[in-house]
Parts: sequence; structure tokens; C-alpha cells
Amino acid sequence: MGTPEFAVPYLKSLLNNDFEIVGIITQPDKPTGRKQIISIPPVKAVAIQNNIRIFQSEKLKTDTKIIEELKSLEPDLTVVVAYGQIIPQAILNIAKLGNINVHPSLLPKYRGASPIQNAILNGETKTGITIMLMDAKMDHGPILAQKELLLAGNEDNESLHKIMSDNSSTNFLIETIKKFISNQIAPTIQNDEQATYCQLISKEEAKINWHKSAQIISNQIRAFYPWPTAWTTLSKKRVKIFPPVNITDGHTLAGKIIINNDKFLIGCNDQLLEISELQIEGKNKIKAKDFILGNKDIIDQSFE
RNA sequence: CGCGGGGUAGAGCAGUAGCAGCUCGCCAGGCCCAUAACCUGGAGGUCGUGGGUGCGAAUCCCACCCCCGCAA
Repeated sequence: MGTPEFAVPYLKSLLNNDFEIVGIITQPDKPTGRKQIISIPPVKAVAIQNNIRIFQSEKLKTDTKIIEELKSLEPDLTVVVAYGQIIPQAILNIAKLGNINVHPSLLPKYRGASPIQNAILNGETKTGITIMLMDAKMDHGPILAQKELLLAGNEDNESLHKIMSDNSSTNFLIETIKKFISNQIAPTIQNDEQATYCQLISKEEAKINWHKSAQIISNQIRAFYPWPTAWTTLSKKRVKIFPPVNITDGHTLAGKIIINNDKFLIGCNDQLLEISELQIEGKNKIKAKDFILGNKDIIDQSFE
């Protein structure tokens, strides 16, 4: 079970390791983009290419038809990677050996919808991947294995997603499954007292407050890329700020723009933030250096 | 018919009817111990496409194409 691009490498690794995949469950096709064109989830596209049976439902819990069909397939194991919906107990009861979930955080920390984004947002120095057995509560079941990843502080949401679905990560899943089905793993119960939770990201969180510290703003810019993208305003126009960004020493008014040796610096509460790419509403994304060329009067203006 | 911004030199932009410009980059030369610095010169444009109005259109009118912000 899975839906977005993040789940695709995991599905492919299962395919490449001679597991018999009797079917995939993915979210329904949804309209995306400015023109609201109906598009299929990335996982579904891979399933089509590989002639895998596909199940899609708005609400699995009440979809008795799909539940019966899944039962008839008699799966041994269910693997869930970023499905995007709460999975009802009726589905979890189907697979004989159980249900394995890949969760991109070091559980019990960052249970919930946006573990990668929130690890960056909170400036964590390490995070990781947890492979666990699922139970009725979200991200709560016993842990089979964990893989730690150290963060350098320049990761963004997109790059960290890629790292967490690279070959090393997908191999980690495959190895864990193999050990699990041959009874080499004793699942570890999670310590609920240490649990933290994260909600879906909202667009409201992505507005930059220049009165905060450069570190916090850097975290925001990286955590919210490529969606919803951290933004501010200049002369009442919306301006998106993209990673990478760089924190440097110095001080000026919050939001004030300084140009120094072609560097585009912005005042924060404590230090300065150097930005590399930005986008004014209605325009394409451009490099900060190019923006300066066409906007010589930008000096001494301020982001709001 | 959801709301809105935009398309001008390789890049970023200015230019609301009268010789198509600015900054950067690029090429050549110069200066310098030297340089991403500085000086001189140069190349590079179907002003998104098609039509219309005008003596004259990047500029005004009509249609279309493409890019983007909001919203979803």
C-alpha cells in the first residue's frame, strides 16, 4: 500500500527481490495542478507498468467489496509506505503474517503525517527510518528495525525524502522483511511516553516571520520545500524563498534586504540569512543574483 | 467560464505611438605582480504568434499560444 513518489522506490525494490505482489492499494486518482487535471498516483503508474492488480477507494473502512477481494487474494504480508489514509482494522486483519509499515522518523518521535518536514523544522540533528508492525493506533505498533540518519542542517524536505527512499533505505526494508519472515526479529514495543506527533503541514505555517532567528527561518524554508514553500511579501507581492540558504553573521532590521558582493542577505532577529533563489508572484523562479541585476533599487527595501 | 501577474539580446529587467535600452554575461583589446576589480571597443533582437487601427505600433484593439502567483 502506498501512494506518492516516495513509495515508488520501495515498491520497485519489492518487485526486484522476487516477492510475489498480489495487488497494490493506492489513493484514488485526483485532480492536480492549476488546471485540475486528473492524474494517477505515482505508485499506480508503476503498478500499471508491472501488471499488478490495483485497488483504489475513497474510504476503505466501508468498502466491503474491496475488503472481500483482498481477502480472496490471501496475502502473506502487507507493506505500507506513505499510503495517505488511516488503514482500517478490517484491512490489517487480512495478511497472515502481519502488516509492515515504513515510517520516516525514529519512532516513537514524530508519529503522524509529516515526520520529515517536522524533523527539519525542529532542527533535529538526527532522524531515521523505522520499520514496524502496524496496530490499531497510528504509528504505534512494535518496532522491527530502525536506521539512523545524521542531519547536517542543510537538508530540505525534498532531498531528505530522496535520501529516505534511496537504495540503502529500500534495501533496509528488504533485509528487515526477510529477517521478519524467518523469525529472526523480536519486535520492540514503543515507549509511548516519548511519543511526539505531527500534523499535516498547513500553508499558514509557511509564512516567514523575519523577527524570528535565522536558524528557525532556515529550518522553515528547507522544511517547506517544495511544498507549500516558505514565503514573505515585498511591496505587497508574494515572494517565495527557496533553499539552499545560508546563515551569516551580521545584523540589521528584521526583513531588511542587504546586497553585499552579489550576496542577497536578509535581516533576521539575530543574524543574516543569505538566499539563493526566489520567486515573485507571477514570475518564474530566479537566482537571487539575477534578481539583483533587474532590481537595482532593491537595496534598503524590506520584506514584510 | 474561479481571481490575478507575465512573455523585449544568453540571464534578470526598463521602455503606454516617433532611431529598441539598462545591468550582468559573452567576444576582442588595454591596465595591472595579479584578479571575479578597473578602462576601451564589439557581437548578439521577427519585442510570444496571427490579424486590425495609425503617416508611424514593443506600446492601442481583437483572437490565439505559452509561463507563473492565489485558490482548489
